[in-house]
Amino acid sequence: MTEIPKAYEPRDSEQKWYSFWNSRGYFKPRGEGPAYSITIPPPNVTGSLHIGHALTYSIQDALIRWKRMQGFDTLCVPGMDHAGIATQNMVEKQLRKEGLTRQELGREKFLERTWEYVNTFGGVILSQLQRLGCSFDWDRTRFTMDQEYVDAVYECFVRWWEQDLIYRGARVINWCPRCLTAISDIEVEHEDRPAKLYQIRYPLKDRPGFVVVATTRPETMLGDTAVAANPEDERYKELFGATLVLPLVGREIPLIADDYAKPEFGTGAVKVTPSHDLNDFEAGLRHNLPQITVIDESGRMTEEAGPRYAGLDRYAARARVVEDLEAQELLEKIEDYTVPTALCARCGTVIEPLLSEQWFVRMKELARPAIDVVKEGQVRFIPERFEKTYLDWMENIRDWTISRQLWWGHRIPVWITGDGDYIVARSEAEALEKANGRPITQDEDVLDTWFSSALWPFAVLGWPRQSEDLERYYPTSVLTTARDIIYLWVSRMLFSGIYFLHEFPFHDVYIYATVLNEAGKRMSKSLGTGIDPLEVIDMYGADALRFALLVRAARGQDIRFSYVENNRQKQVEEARNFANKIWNASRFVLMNLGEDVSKTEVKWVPSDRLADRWILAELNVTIDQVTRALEEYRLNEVAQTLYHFFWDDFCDWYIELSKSLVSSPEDTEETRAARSRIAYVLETSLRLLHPLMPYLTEEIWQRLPHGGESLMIASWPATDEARDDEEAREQMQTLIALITKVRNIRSEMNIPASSRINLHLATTDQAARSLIDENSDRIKRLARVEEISISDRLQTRKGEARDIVAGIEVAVPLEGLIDIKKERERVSKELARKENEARGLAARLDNDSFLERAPQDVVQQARQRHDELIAEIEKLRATLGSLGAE
RNA sequence: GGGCGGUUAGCUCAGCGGUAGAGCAUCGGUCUUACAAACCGGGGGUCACUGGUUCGAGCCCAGUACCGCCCACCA
Repeated sequence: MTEIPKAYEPRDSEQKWYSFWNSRGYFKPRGEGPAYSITIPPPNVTGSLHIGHALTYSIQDALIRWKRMQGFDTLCVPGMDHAGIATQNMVEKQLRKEGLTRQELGREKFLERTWEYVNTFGGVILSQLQRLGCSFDWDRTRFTMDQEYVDAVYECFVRWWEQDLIYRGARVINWCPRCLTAISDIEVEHEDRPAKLYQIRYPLKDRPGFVVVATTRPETMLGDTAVAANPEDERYKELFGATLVLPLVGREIPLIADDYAKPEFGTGAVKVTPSHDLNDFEAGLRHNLPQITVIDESGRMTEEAGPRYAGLDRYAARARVVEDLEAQELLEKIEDYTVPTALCARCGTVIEPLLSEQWFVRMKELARPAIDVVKEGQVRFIPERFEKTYLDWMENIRDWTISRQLWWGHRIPVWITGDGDYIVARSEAEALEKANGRPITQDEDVLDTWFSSALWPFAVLGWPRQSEDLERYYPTSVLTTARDIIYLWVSRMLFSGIYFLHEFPFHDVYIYATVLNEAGKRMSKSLGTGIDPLEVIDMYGADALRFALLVRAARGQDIRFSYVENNRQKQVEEARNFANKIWNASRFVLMNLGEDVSKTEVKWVPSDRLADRWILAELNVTIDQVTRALEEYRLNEVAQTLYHFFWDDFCDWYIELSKSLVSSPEDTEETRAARSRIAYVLETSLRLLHPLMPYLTEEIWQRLPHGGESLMIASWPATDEARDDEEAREQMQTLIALITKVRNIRSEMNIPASSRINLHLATTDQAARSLIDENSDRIKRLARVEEISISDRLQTRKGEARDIVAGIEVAVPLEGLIDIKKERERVSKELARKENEARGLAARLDNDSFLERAPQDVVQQARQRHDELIAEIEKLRATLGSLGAE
């Protein structure tokens, strides 16, 4: 057989096996068996892989690989999102460097540039996902700007319009003066910022005096059309209906009664600016107030603000207004104040609420069934707590602003006729037809990016066509996504899926952990706090990265992930070391299968040996735990369980216990059987590990004798009740405890590893005796012992180190080399530990309430343990006595 | 202002009713021919704080403190 390198070298394996899998078509659905499907959250077309992506796609790939091995007809559809505003910003940034603006370039040229940009830099992330090992069906890759997808978007728009679920209206919306577009409520971020609260005097017209109003934005007063106070507010009862003179402007405005003014705030009077505040807008509608727009789309004052202010930036205008009010002694006071400031989630610019005509989706009706499917448990959130997050939002939902004053995106499928009619159509041709000869122009705006994302799970499967994929793979099985897009995306897929397909788009919504940096902050590439996953893959391998992430993927718990100490990633190193451990254990097995590996049958040959019975039982338990954990999305438990089984049980004990047989030069039925068994346990472990570490496991599997083409399409191990073996597990525990105790004595008594010792054991327990008898060779090997003797009780002998474990007395003759002082210390320590435990148990057993109320098996267990301890303590005291007093 | 998480060994985190676990780090010992990216052994924790429930509480309940996240039209 060929030489196997001493360490696992990821790079070659990764390339080799990825193209192998791909060329064999394993990433495609097999077309039979129950369906299991995932439409992956489409990354932004301009994005590149970051650790958060690495985590979510590792999870999804692990799930899909596991289900594939279980025999499901698995489909994982990848794709990209055109990411309207984000992508447009990127291109605009590029233009800025050339000293250009998009307006100068013009719409058509700008879109050409954007497509160019997308074609050059776009989709990088998809190829990066291939390096991660993702087994997605690349032939089905979708982009939200593909013609088919555009058709779906238009179909959706038209149908909602026809059902009166889309409307056009003037409303105060969130306007970003930098991006020059409306954005939806959830694209606004709030941040508390220190600012000022200004109290301004509004003089009364027909009598002396004034009403004082408070505002954080004095410049908007230029657009005031009323002042409001609460109808219950005694201070203003007399004044309702009175006319006020708006300072600086001179406009006469009424004092109105409206209960949105809260008496406890400031003076209880609030200025009303219907064009620049949502509340004021709504109050304005209630009271029929004029709407005067004083701030324009770029954040500058309009002509309507008056000649003294027109053209000024909103902040400059604020300063001038304050100055002017002060000059006229109309400023009552200015106090420091913290205001929750609305910011554009994309660029951080302060949002300007602006009265504007936009397109909206009416939400109440759409939301209702999407609330029900979650309440009724048809769609389930994991972890469960996010269900509440989702429901709270959905139950208080407001209409969705879907138009964006951008160029990159799905142009709104609405055409306007010369006489002001709106024609909504699936295409320009259809619109022309409907226009009946009237000239038409298409609405300038595009749709919110999330409008198209909302259709993802079914649009990628062919909707609105009645495609086979749709028939077979919808609804999908699970959506794995980040918690910050529960509102933006998850909710919208739910209501659109239910609306168009009459069925929810996925059964499970698994909210994965957020990856944080060392400071506990969300990892962000733009802030320079990110780690490049490709760098990590280059250094440690894709499997190591995957495992490092998955072993931390507790449900919903954030993951802190960072480079520490000279660019070393300790967390990935740990996983890489595990990969290497798997590699070397496999190397050991392979090296012992003989010249012709294929001559060995990988199978479980029944055996009475304790170690065999034990490892089979442990393997069975492991299969059960891992499968169950996968079913419940507890990926960390999957990883931890396998780590423990493979390293501690298989490597540290089973391989060591099997070594003499397996690596014996003889070729007998017995040694062949032992080799088959060890290969079997290894092979089964590889199957279990494959979803987490696909490359490494395939690399090894291919070197093992196997009947299949690839581990990727091998079957998932099943549990077998007949393999449960409590007795073997208990006996093995005793054996391990015994060996560990001897090693402990050796180490504490400074016995060199090279020197062989003898061992005297004593027990009256017949079962323990035969356990020792049958396994004496293994004890000798693992504890580095020359001779073992067993008797009923130990004779008192000088110069021995003594202890007791699991009821077995242990004595190691030290041939005069014993350091009495040291031995006394060691035994005292052991004695103290046991006495302490016994005391605790005695106290409990002394407590009548415990005896009465605790379950019988708990009491029984405590009693048994206590008695064992007492016996052991007695023996240890005798030992200590024989060592002489202090 | 409301809601949700977190607080466990020096670090990163599991555990979530029966008197504490892992990896790393640390200390001591090993080239024991699969693996020094390893092996063997050790030390290290009043499980944030205060009350309560319970025979028994990191684990359940109430409250406090600090950290983080989400939501929010109080000018």
